[in-house]
Amino acid sequence: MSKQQSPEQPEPHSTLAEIRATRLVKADKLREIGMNPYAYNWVSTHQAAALQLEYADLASGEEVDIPVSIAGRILARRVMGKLAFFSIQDETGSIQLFLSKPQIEEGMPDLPDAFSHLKQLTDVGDILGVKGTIKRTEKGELSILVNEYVMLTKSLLPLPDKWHGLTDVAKRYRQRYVDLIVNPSVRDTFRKRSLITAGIRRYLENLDFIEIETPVLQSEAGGADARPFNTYHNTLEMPLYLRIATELHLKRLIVGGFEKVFELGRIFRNEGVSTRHNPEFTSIEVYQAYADYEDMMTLTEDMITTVAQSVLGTLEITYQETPISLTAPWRRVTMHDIVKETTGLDFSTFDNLETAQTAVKTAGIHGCNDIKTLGKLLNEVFEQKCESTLIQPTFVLDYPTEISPLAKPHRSKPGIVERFELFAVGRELANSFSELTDPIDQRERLEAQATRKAEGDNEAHDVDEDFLTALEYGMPPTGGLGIGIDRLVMLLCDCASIRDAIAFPLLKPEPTEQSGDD
RNA sequence: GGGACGCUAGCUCAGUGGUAGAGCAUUCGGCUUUUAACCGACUGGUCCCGGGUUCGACCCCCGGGCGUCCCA
Repeated sequence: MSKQQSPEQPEPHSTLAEIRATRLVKADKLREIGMNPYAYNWVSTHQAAALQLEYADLASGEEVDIPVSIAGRILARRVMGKLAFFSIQDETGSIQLFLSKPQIEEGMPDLPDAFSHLKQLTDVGDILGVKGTIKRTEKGELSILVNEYVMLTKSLLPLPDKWHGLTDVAKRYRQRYVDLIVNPSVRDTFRKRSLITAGIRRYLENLDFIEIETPVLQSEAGGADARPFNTYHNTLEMPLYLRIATELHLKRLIVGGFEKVFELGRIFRNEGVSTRHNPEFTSIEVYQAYADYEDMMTLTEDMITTVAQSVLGTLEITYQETPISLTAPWRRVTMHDIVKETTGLDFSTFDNLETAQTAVKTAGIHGCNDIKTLGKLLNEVFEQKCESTLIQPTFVLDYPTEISPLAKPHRSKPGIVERFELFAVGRELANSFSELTDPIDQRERLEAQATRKAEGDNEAHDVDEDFLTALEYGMPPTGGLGIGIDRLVMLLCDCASIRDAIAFPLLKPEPTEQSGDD
C-alpha cells in the first residue's frame, strides 16, 4: 500500500461528514490504546454544582487533597503544550478540569503518552470520566486537578457554536437533545416542570386525594368540546378515540365511592398548533365529593400558590417582562361583571337576543351574527374583549348554561351555572364546576350535544350512556377542577410558547429529498 | 384560511444580476494558568426545493416546503 505520495494534498476536514469520519478514526485509536470509546459505567463521587457550592470559599491557588471522581460532557477545550483546561458539564452544572502532562502521566502509568492521547483523541461533546483532586486555579476557576481520565462516550457530531449556541427555533425543537446540551435554561424549565407536577401531586396527596388512571382509548370521546383523534383496534374491529378529557371517568370513580380523586395525564385534541396549543397536552383534573366550585376555587388558589412558592421561592414573578403577582387572594369576578366592566355591555338588562345583538354591534363587536343564544353571545363578547385583558390571576365566575353542559345550575341565578375559569396573562389556566349530578338534566344536555354532532359539529359528541347510568346510581355533590399543566408551566417558567414547556412538541416532519417537490 | 418576515459552511451571521464571505468549530504546527485562550497555516458551500426570465440567478419572477410573528 505504500504508493508514492504525490505532493501532499491536504485532506478536506470541515464538512459534517468529514468531522464525523475524523471522530470515528479517533474512536478506533481509542480502542487501539485499550480505551473503549463507549464505556459501560462510571462511579462519580461528586457533581459539578455541589462542588462549586462546597468550595465556593476556596482561595485562588489553593488545593484540597480530597479524591474526586466526576463525569460529564466536554463543552470547551483549551489546550496548550503540556497543559490543558477542559470545561465539563454534568446534569447539575459545569466545572473545569485542570489537565497537566506530568500529573496525568504519573496518574496513568499503564497508558504511555496518556496526555498526548487526551489532546489528540478528545473533542468537545465527548463524555469523559475523571479522577483527581480539588484546586482553584491562580486565575480563580474551581477545577479538578486530574490524575486519570477515561473516555466514556465518543461523540461523533459537532455541537453548535460555543458562544452563540443553538438559536434556530425549529432545530431546537427537532433536536431537543442538542438544545438541552447547550442551553441551560431549557434544562431548567424541564427540571421545574417536574418539580411542579411533583408538587401538585404531593399537595393533593397530603389532602388525601388519590390518583387513578383512566383510559386514553375510549369508544366515546367526551367531557369537552373538542375534535378527537381517531384510531382503531384491529382484533376487536372497533373504532376508538383518544381521550379529550378525563372528566367522565373520574366522575364514575366518584359514583363508585372515592371521594377525592385526580388524574394528571395526557389529553389529545385534534386541533391546530399555536404558541398556546399542542395537540397533545397535559391536564390535571381533580374531583372532590361534597364540595362545590367555591371549594375548588380555594383549592386552586392554594395549590398553585403552594407549588409556585416551593418551586420558585416567590409568588411575585415575571412573565415575558410583565410582573405577575400570584399572592392570594386572586380577584373573583362574574362573567357578567367583567363584560360590563370591559365593554359597558350589561347583559343582565337584555331580555332577548335581538336587543343584545344590537347592543353588541353598537359596541363595535363583530362576527356575532350567527350566535343564537344570549349566553353564547355573552361568552363570545367575553372571549373577544375580556380574556386578553386578564393579566393578573383572575377567577371568572358564573358561566352561561348553554356553554357548560356538565355544570350544575347556579343555586340562585337562572340561566347560569356554577362554574369558574382561572385566567392569567390573558390565557385560560383552569376550569371548574359544581358538577352536574342530576341524571335527567345531564341527559337532556348531552342529547343536545349529540344533536349538534348529528348536525355536523365535529367538536360535539354522542351521549355517553354508561356515564348517565352511573349518574342514575347517584353521584354525591362534587366539585371538579381541570388545570392546563403546560400553560401553568409556561406561566411559572416564563415560556413564550407552549413548545418551550413541552420537551418534544409536535412538529411537521422535515421534508425528505423525495418529498421536496409536490 | 389570509398577511408579513426568514431559510447562505457543523453553529452564528454578512452579502451582490458577473469566480461565495466572516467569526467560531474542524485539520495541521506552536505554547504549563486558560476560561469566547492565544499565535500561524489550511480546509470546508445542493446559497431550502422546483420551474421561469436572463448571455449569466444565491440575488429578479412564479410555484412548493419548513419555520417565526400577526390576523381570522
